[in-house]
Amino acid sequence: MKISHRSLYLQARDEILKLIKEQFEPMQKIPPEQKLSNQLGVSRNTIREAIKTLEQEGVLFSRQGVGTFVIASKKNLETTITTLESSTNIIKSHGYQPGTKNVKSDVIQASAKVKSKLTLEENDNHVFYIERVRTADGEPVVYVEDYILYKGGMENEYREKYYESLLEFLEKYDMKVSFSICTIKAVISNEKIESKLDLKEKQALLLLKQIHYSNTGIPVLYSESYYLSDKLEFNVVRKRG
Amino acid sequence: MKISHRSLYLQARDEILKLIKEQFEPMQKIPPEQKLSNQLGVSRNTIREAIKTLEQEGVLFSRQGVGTFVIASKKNLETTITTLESSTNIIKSHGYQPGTKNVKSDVIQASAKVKSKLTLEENDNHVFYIERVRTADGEPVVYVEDYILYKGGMENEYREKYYESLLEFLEKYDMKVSFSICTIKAVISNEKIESKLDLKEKQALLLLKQIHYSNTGIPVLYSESYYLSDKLEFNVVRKRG
DNA sequence: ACCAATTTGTGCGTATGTATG
DNA sequence: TCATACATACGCACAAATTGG
Repeated sequence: MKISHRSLYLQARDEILKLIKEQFEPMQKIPPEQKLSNQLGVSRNTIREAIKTLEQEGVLFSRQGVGTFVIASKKNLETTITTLESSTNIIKSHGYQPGTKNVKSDVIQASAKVKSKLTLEENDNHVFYIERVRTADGEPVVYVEDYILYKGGMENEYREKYYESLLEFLEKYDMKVSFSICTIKAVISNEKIESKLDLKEKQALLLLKQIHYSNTGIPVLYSESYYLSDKLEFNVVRKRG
Repeated sequence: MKISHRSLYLQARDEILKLIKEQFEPMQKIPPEQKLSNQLGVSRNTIREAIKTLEQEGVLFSRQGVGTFVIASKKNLETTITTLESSTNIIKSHGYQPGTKNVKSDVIQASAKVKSKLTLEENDNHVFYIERVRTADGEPVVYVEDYILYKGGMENEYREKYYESLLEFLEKYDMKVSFSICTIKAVISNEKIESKLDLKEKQALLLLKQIHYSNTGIPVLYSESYYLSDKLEFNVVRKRG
């Protein structure tokens, strides 16, 4: 008996994605649904669900009566903003060695803004605050401020075990993040950020403000990330409504 | 007889979306599939397809055995970066009156970069270039450079008819855009852009570099748009892979 | 202009799995 | 333990679009 069973159509998705990475270039046609159904030994409906998922992820697009085609290159696949990844993985997928600098963490009083983002109760004022600079091959690439829904003792656990990926850390506290709502802005660096990121002069930074939700729909983490966008790339497939 | 028949599940999607906008707040539970099936008079499968579509659009999320919940607010819905909209519509949905300034257009020799983006043949060097500043309530908000796959005489058609939305213009030439691949960057303004956007000092701008594809998968338009991101907001729902 | 083959799209019915209370 | 409700999966039939003969 399987404890956890990744659903069939997601397994099919993974298989098809593997096929694409191995065998197909952008704009090439992939095999018809019936063929994939036979090959992978699942129903055509399941294949269709898998393909639909990949379509939404911007990997494939289908034309009725013609076939299904690859959109994204391997590089694009790894930098899609619609896939929620830890900075660790974002840096890795760009081919850099991820690292961390200047970690600061504390249990603090939540500001009104943070309270509203995390929908805290009137009387609940504590959040676990983490501030980090992430590096790629030793160079600073992103400065992050995290505000986490506080659970007793988490600051000690964090400091003792030292977690590279915050998303993994949160899983220990029943706060597995399943999605985030992200606002994208461009901002100009201020003195604080320049010192954090070792910038010599004013720079444009990509600011991602994100509310992260658990699989039960509860906001568990609010974060503001300042990316040097010449080092790290973000892509998205946009479709007409 | 219907000429064009928007499919049943997409109609259902639209109905459900309407319901959400009218009646439901973020994180609220929507009625069960069976109920919606009865209400809208379509099969439960069709409802499921509609819901799945909205899930992939970042509007809903479902939890097995529990229900389906609203993620995005109305405001979020209208500013999702994954929906490809003309600048005209983006400005409108932020509640401003869209306008256009400083239009420049010409048939020009494509640079090597533009040629590669549009995958032009060796001997094909012509693109139709348009440069515009879009305004919101009269204030400049975005500067756009467009490079269009050239078709004979299109520059005259464009100048005569004056199209607000480029995407609509392209449809006249069998180049209906169905999706784009977009790279997101933050850049600092240079003198040229400052003069175009009437900026008094250096500013951070959101730069969207986009290759737009027709429904047959042919690149028809490459564009670079510089947004003042404090006026126009972009959101995205990011999901874990 | 037409037909046939291929391929994706739509829609239904049904059975079974899984989470919640 | 049971009922409810949502999720997953399969099979089938037919519609619609496209391509090529």
